[in-house]
Amino acid sequence: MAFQPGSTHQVTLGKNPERSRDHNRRVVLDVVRRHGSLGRMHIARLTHLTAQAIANIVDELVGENLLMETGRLRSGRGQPPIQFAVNPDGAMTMGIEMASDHMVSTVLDLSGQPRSKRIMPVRDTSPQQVIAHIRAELETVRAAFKSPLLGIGVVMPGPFEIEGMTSVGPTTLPGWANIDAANLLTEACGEPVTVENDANAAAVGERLFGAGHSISSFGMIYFGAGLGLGMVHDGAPFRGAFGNAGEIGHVVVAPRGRACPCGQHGCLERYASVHALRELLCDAAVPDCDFADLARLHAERHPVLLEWLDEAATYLAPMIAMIENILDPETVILGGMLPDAIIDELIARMGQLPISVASRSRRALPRVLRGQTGQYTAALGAAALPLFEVVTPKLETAATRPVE
Amino acid sequence: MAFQPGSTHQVTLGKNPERSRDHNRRVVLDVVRRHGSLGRMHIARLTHLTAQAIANIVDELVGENLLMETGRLRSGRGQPPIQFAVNPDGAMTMGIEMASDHMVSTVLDLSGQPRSKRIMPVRDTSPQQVIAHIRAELETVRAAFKSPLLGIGVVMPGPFEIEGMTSVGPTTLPGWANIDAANLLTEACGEPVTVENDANAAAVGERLFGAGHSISSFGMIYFGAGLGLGMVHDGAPFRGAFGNAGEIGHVVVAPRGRACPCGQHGCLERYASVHALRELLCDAAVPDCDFADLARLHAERHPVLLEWLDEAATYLAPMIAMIENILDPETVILGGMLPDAIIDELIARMGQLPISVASRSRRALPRVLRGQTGQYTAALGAAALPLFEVVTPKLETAATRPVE
DNA sequence: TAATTCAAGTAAATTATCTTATTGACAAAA
DNA sequence: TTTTGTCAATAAGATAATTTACTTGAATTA
Repeated sequence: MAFQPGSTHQVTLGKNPERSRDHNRRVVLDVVRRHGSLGRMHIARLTHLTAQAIANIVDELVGENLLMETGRLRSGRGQPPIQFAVNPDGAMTMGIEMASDHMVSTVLDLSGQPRSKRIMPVRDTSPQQVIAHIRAELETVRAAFKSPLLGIGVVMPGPFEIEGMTSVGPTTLPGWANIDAANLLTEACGEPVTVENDANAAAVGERLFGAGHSISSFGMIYFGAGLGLGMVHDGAPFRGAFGNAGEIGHVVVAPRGRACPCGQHGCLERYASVHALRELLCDAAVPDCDFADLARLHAERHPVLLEWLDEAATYLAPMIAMIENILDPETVILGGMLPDAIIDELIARMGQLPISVASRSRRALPRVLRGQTGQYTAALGAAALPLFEVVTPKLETAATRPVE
Repeated sequence: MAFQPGSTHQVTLGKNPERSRDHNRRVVLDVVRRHGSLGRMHIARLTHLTAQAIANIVDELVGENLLMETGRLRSGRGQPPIQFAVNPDGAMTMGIEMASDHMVSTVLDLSGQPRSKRIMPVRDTSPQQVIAHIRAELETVRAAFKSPLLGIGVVMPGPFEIEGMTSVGPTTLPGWANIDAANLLTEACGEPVTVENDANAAAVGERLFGAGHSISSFGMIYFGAGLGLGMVHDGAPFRGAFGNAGEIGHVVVAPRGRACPCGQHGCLERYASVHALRELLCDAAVPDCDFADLARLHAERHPVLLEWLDEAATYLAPMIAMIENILDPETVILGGMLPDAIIDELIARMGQLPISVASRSRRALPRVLRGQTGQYTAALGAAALPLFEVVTPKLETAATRPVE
């Protein structure tokens, strides 16, 4: 799926009965998942299919353990409908976050509950070694859980294949240039592997299980290895033509500002990123801060952290207005590897955001929200990717080239 | 279609045989349109449907005059396939561009050829008067052409419903705030009406008939009433949650720069727009330049125009890099109400664009292209909108609210 | 308490659409 | 001329939806 060259002609596939059924199964799963639990008639009304068609599909899904009964709902007149919900034990997905020196592994059940979280140090991040690590983890997970595996989501640092940006700084893996990671890993693991950048994975995670649950279009600013923008549009992640959409870390926000490994000066990432914060703290003789340290420093109102907050808010606010003007999302979610309290204060410090198309007075949502935060956020988002692939209805396409 | 509140839950519709057929018809029309002409077998391979299914659909479409035979292709062995192409006379669409003092009307045939272009002065742009004008135009067009009408595309100035941005400057129509224009006009005309901003309409026009013909994801910077960004992503226009995506005209690019009617200072639109150019020329005692005047001034290398070119290029280049970083399009197309030569020189003057995710060395396309230009560009794009609605396969959705 | 009403579930026949043979037509290559 | 590869058209089969009629269950009403 990943890295489709946008330049080949993509032709939408025609529907035959089999593909219709697949589509309808996805639609039913999606609508049930989003509503928690539903009766058959209700599903029929929502999907504009007949009750009979829904009955058949629900039976099939129950037979595959993807849906389960949750009792009858007593409401109003008529026969109380049998409610169905997604069966958490019906399937699981695995999420892997690859970083330059470690690897995070998570397992999610169908309802989005984490079943396992693990961080492992990794020395060699060459393709061979990464494959070996993932396969080992896959065996461990298979042994520990009996649910069938839907797929594996992998988060790797981007951007991909950009001169002057690749192989730069701490955010890229050596040996992965010009490699179709998704295909390679799918072959090697024998399971469908989806590869994304951390911000988009986090955004999909928010969409399925977090603040974006009922929001179909939002931007997600993600504090990970660098600073990324994930986007969900009409319920689907927005990847751009080459999978590099949302690469806002290296936008110049301060001309003649701090030097950046990418060769430019004053990149946003030099100010508003965890890496920049750690550097500042290091310079102030507070080296090697982990997640808990940051929370503590914030509680203590450490001046360096407050200074970083101020600077980050200053540069982030116009970027958020810019994102709003270009994408017109329902809201912008901030999340990532920072404690809740720090994100909250960052949002508070942005205060009066610049005018943008989002400056409506009767907004349903605030312009900026906090999303999931923590060390596992990206890996949990990664695990949400296969779920999204399997559960969400979409237009299937095929490239022209092979046939023409 | 337009102005769906993004916050209501959109549920994807299930597919039944009827909706499958509709989908497949769109897929066939789309693939034939994009390839010019194709044989049945070729279509079958591209769409992953069987020859028989395609034969039925093609027969149906020929019966409705949407496709037509274009003779047999003599190629290689075997029975030479009968080629089919979109029948230009099979249907037509109407495009309307509403401005504060005039209205542009265009008619396009199914192949995208303009059949009629007209500019009319308009004094009153209240909803009632606009409806009256469009209905009158509709009757004229119906009388002049016999092809069935697919729909009407209307371009109106945006952004919509934004405080501090609406009812500002020369770019908005009074009396249209808080009105669902698409629904209102659809009711009043008895034909499906699609409403878009000028940039997106132009982008759809490029996608169907222009530079974007074989590009499925691109950004389009449009010089219209203001400066707009249109986007086509995976072949579909990107509207954002509230239809205001791409509103880049009022992004501040020069802090403490020229004052803007929107209340800010240094908005991009104050430098890189036709309006700004006309103001500069007016100050230099060259008032009331029309399209031809601009072409002439450019040929004469008028210093004011050259100065504008320089300034516009300076402010536009970083914006293009920003757009690339956020959206990762295949290319960015520049078009609108400026002569080709001026757009070409503008592109040339941007020269070395800032580094972005688009800075790949082996690009299939240049980072910036020129699109359609001229006085009718927006209205032609508007006429492309209904065509897009009818011809392009898509995921149909319905809002949850009415049922739940 | 019993009849009525509304809504949900079930199971058949029916319909629409795609798929799978099978056969014939046509033209280039052997 | 025969063979071969491709397109076209016909008929029969398969899939998944709809339609229609009936059953089940609970709340309302007389």
